[in-house]
Amino acid sequence: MTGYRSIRETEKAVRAKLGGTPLKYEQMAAVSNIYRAASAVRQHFENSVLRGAELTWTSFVVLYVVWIWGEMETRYVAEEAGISKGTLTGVARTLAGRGLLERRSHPDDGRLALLRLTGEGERLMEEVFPAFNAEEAFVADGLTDEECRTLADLLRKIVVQTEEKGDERRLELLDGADPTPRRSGRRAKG
Amino acid sequence: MTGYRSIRETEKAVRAKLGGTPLKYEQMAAVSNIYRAASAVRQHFENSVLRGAELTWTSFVVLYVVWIWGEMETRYVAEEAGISKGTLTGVARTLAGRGLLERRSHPDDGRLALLRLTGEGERLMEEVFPAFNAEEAFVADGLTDEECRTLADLLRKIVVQTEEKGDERRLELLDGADPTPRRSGRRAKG
DNA sequence: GCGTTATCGTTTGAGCCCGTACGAAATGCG
DNA sequence: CGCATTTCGTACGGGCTCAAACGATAACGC
Repeated sequence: MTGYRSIRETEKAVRAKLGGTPLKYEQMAAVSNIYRAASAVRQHFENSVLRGAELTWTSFVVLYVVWIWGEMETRYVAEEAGISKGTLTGVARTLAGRGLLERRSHPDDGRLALLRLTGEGERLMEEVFPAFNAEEAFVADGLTDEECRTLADLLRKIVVQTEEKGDERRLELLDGADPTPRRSGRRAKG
Repeated sequence: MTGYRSIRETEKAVRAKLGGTPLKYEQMAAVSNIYRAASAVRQHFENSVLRGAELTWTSFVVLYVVWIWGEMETRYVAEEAGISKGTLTGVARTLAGRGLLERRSHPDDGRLALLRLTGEGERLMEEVFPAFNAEEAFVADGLTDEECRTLADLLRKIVVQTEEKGDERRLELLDGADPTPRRSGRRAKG
């Protein structure tokens, strides 16, 4: 059971709620499916290959990035992994505690920190990654190679649009107003 | 700046690491782009329309589900929203605390609980949803309507494959072995 | 009736997640 | 040289996340 009501059913309900307001339905369906697919895929990976290795999705991605690119400054690891630098601090601590990752400060610039895999981390990735790729093949089993390329292409267009024009767009939306600060987050010392 | 290294660069690095092992590269690119797109899109929404309303992505999705479908049993809300029932308990508590959502137990079955929007929650959604849809249009601006339909189609195939055959696949992978229990989670009382 | 089993939502524990605040270090500039 | 500004990584606060454990309720079998 997919558990999700059909796009058509959802669209009908939305129309009933907001029939008067013109909406972009194709874009709505595309965006909501991106998120559904991402959740489904992530959950499958966590419950298949990653569970056995005691890795979460994020910790796997962090290991993967460092594994592929070699020793790296933390800021770039965070960027590649798609998480904030604050989150990376915690994840790296967890992985270092398990002996999979090593951290040292940059020899020439005291502000920077470097991450690299330990031998054990390297061994783990050599074991886990092929299994991970096999699951990528599994979830995309209903698609031809050509369809996979199309899918990757369309998604890349969305990523590029969002990341390249997102800042500008958000400024435009605010139109001079102060951005609402996040409710959580560290409080000033005073 | 997208901050992501190109697919081609990544592929080259992976080949260097695992040249001997045959890998599925089209599927790899498709899956990783799903996740990149989902993160980028979510972040844009949280920092544009949702921030002003003091909603996180998840709390918005929960409100949206209840808004569209009306009063609903919590198990279905969690399923539609794509989160676990335990997570929903917390999110619903937060939203109820803000006066956007109401919770009551089912009149005929004492095990069930029902959620519905308050008047304030209804008002908020009527204001936020059109703005949300406008951002869906923004992130998909580089795609034609036809491309959006194609994208939604391909993604739906992945969702269906993962959700319909995932359980079976995971059993197959374990092949009789005990599934590794999650490290976190509640401990037995004894 | 009455015990067993199934099915809810909630609790719990460990971890991820973000953005803000902050201190250390490096750079820019006068 | 010395001070201001920038740029790092980390600490922190609040919230989301999951799965396993749990208690309450309901359904089933006899």
